Amino acid sequence: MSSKKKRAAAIDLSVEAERRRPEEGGDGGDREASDGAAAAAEEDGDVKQKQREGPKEETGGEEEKVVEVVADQGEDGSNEEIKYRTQQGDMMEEDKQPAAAANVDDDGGDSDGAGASAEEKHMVTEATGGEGDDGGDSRTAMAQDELSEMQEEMERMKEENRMLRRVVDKTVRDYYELQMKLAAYQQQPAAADEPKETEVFLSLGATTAAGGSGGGGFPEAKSKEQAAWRRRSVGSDDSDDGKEDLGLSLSLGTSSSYDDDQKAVEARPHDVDGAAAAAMIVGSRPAPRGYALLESSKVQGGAAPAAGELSAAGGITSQSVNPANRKTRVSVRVRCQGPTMNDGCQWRKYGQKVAKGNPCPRAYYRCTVAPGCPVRKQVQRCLEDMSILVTTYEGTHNHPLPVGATAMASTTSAAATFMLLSSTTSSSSVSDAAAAAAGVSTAPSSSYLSPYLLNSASPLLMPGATVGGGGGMQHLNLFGNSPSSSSLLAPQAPGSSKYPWSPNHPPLAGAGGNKRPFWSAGGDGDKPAPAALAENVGAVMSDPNKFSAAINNFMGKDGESSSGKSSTFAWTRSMDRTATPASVPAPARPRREPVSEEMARSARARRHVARQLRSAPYPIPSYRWKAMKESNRKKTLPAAQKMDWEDANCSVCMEYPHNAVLLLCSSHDKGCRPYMCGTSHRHSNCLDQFKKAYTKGALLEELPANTVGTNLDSTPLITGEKNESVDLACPLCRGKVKGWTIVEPARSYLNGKRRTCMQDGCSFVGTYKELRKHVKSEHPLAKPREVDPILEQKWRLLEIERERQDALSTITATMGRAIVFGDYVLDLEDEDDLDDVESDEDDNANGHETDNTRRMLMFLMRQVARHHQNQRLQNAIGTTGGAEDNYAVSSGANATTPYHYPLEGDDEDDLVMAGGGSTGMVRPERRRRRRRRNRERLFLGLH
DNA sequence: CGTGTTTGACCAGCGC
DNA sequence: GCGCTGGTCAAACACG
Ligand SMILES: [Zn+2]
Repeated sequence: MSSKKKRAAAIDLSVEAERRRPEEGGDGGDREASDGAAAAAEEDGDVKQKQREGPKEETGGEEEKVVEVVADQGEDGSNEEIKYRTQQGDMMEEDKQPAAAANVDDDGGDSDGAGASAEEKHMVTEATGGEGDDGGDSRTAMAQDELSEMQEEMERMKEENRMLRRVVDKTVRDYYELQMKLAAYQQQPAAADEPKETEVFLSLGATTAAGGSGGGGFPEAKSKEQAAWRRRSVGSDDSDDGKEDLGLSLSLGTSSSYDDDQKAVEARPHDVDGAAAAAMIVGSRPAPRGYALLESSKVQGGAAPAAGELSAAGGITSQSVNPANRKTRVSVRVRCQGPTMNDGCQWRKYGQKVAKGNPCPRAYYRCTVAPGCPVRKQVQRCLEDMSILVTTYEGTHNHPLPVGATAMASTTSAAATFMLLSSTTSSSSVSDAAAAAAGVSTAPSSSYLSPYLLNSASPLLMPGATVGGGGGMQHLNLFGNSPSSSSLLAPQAPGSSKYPWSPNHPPLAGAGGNKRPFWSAGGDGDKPAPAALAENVGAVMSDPNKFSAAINNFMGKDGESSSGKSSTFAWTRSMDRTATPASVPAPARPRREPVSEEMARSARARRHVARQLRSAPYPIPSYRWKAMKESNRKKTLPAAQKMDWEDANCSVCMEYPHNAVLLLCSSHDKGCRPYMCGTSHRHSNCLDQFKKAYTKGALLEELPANTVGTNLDSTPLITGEKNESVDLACPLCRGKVKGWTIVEPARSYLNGKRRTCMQDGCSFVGTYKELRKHVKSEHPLAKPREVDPILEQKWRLLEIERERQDALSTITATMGRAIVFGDYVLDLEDEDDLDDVESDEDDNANGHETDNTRRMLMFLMRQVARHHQNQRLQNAIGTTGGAEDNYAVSSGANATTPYHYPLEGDDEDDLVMAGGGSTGMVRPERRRRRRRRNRERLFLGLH
């Protein structure tokens, strides 16, 4: 429905736009009107315009437009920018009133205004001509000429596209076959030796540590243990067997990925690829405790808990392991020195043991989110690098995942994917691994697009809903799991994690896609999960083949899967809410199993059950919450809030936020409560870093940003809607941050929580008060952390790649079988359809937008990406409702300057002082990926 | 008192 | 069959 339209809008840039304009009178209504205005100015310049157009179009001939686009993209950023703006302008106008908007974004502020892209002018001109008819015949004639020309072009393009499609198809097929073969090949050996355990380790960031690590280390050391586990699991879960026959191609990449890791660690300057990026993240994160290094290893093909936390930190290592097995195991490496790193799930420790080869005790946990949940996890410190926690998840949850977990899972996968992208290894393996980590089910089929769409998992993208590989899918229903370091290292957060709001309430309505930054700690279970998650999900579309399923699973709502292609989700359903042993994979050990059954009846069992029920981490099951949410929200709000901050975790440093400020994001009303440290540079300085990152991003990307100020800071000053400020994205929901506020009770409560000192090398842990003392005495010279320019640059590259991937995901989601070639997107509609369409088009000379769009096989991805953004924006606006726009923003004097680090004073330590209260509104427009990027940047900034 | 952790005991594969 | 190991149990504790 709207999707098509939207898509069309997004794509209209090139041929389409031009073509359509003349004919479509009505559709463009607003736009045309506004355009018209613009046109008016240039009106007399018709000729001029044409001339301008002329060169571009004529030169290129048929391919012109496309070519043009490409060229722009490739070489001249400005052009691209312009186009984008144009488009944006349209969007804006659509949303608002034509007149007003004009200045801020579009032409007004930006110098490029003059440059209204050729195309746009085109359009304008034509439109004008058509309507006003001032130009007279000559003009009309020209227009017609153009039109015909364009049509011709279109034809050619179609041809070309067809050819391309074929090629692509073939390539894909080949690829797929290869993959299968590979998988088969891999499986064979495995089968021969051992049951089906091929493990591949894709470790990105953590490599170093991971390397040869003994206990925690994956590769070598664990083989035996793993084997044991597998055995067990295999034996127990026969039920799953059938499903996982297909091997995942994951294994291949291993070694290579490993190398990548190394690279990452070394942080080679020029590596742009994912690995490098990963490295950056990892490497850069020297600091602070909080950033986790994640390594997720997906093991047995089956279902695995997603590695949630992983994402929390930046580094990611993912190990993927054999597909053939029935149970899925996911190992995650998280650098976590700090106290709690929750993965969003509730775990109960049931044992601890010192395993051979690693003096660090291994802790055993079982999922307590739902009474019968069979999921377990092991947490152990890596021998080589004690700061790394290796968490291995096993089993499939029999319940919907808590929001936090979900978010994390997706995040994780995204991160993993991301990292893996660049690796030379087969892309498919990468993505699969990522998916696995995320708890996504991976199927061989999923690899279909992989070669082209690697990143389906980009953090932002939530899978739409399509699922590709039916049969062989494996379900990793995990969710985020993070190693809760509890017993091992850190003080554990109170076991109670609460998810005040549930994740996917709003059925993926396609709202603004927000997601948790992969570094965000999704962990803290209680943290407000991204309220907007659901929204985001909708907004974000992802690689249908893989992620949607996963996500849906995470969400725990299969049924609501946005796209309705739920076939694959069936299993999920059955599992959900069913605590029955039957639905759940049998316990690992046959022997124990009976026992557990008995337990149910025994007094102890009763006790246990009671406990579990009572202790359910999530006071309200997400699915129930959904229902209750609406009705009770108001009443429970206070309580909920309390809960919010009780386990609040700063998304930047991943610890208890001191001098906490509550960011007011677009999902605030939905329960999103992103607390962040408002402390100075002597401490975590998170808020400042956060803003700084955004600001920087803005500066870099936002052209002559008149509005360089950061939102938070500048907002207060700029109250008008016209202000263009950098958008800050909520670290939890990715919704727009409109400001922040201070919740006194929360602050005082959180200040009493102990957290680590952020100074490098310092392991001091204490409450805010203690920390202040500590810092004063121990780190009197503390300075703001610096950002390594090289790393930053790398990061930027990474971001670009990411953006691209986002676009890809969007494309994939929107168009079923799109494939991306460089900047081109090929919509692999069924041949038949295509043909039909073509004929249709012929009939309709112009074709409808939709058709054209749909058939438009090639267009710039960027466009899509932008469209995507805009869409999100719109959604956000719509969803959020303008009503909430009035968030109070406290403006601490010191908070006003992004880069300003208050130098002293204990009291002044707080960047944010209570009391600030000016209000500001930030324009919703221009929600860009920047958000995420910036967020990511934080990493760089933090250490 | 409820809830979660700790920890020694127990059990089941595995290899010798 | 024995010992080793990893994984799990469950009583004892600790905590709020
Ligand atoms: Zn569970």
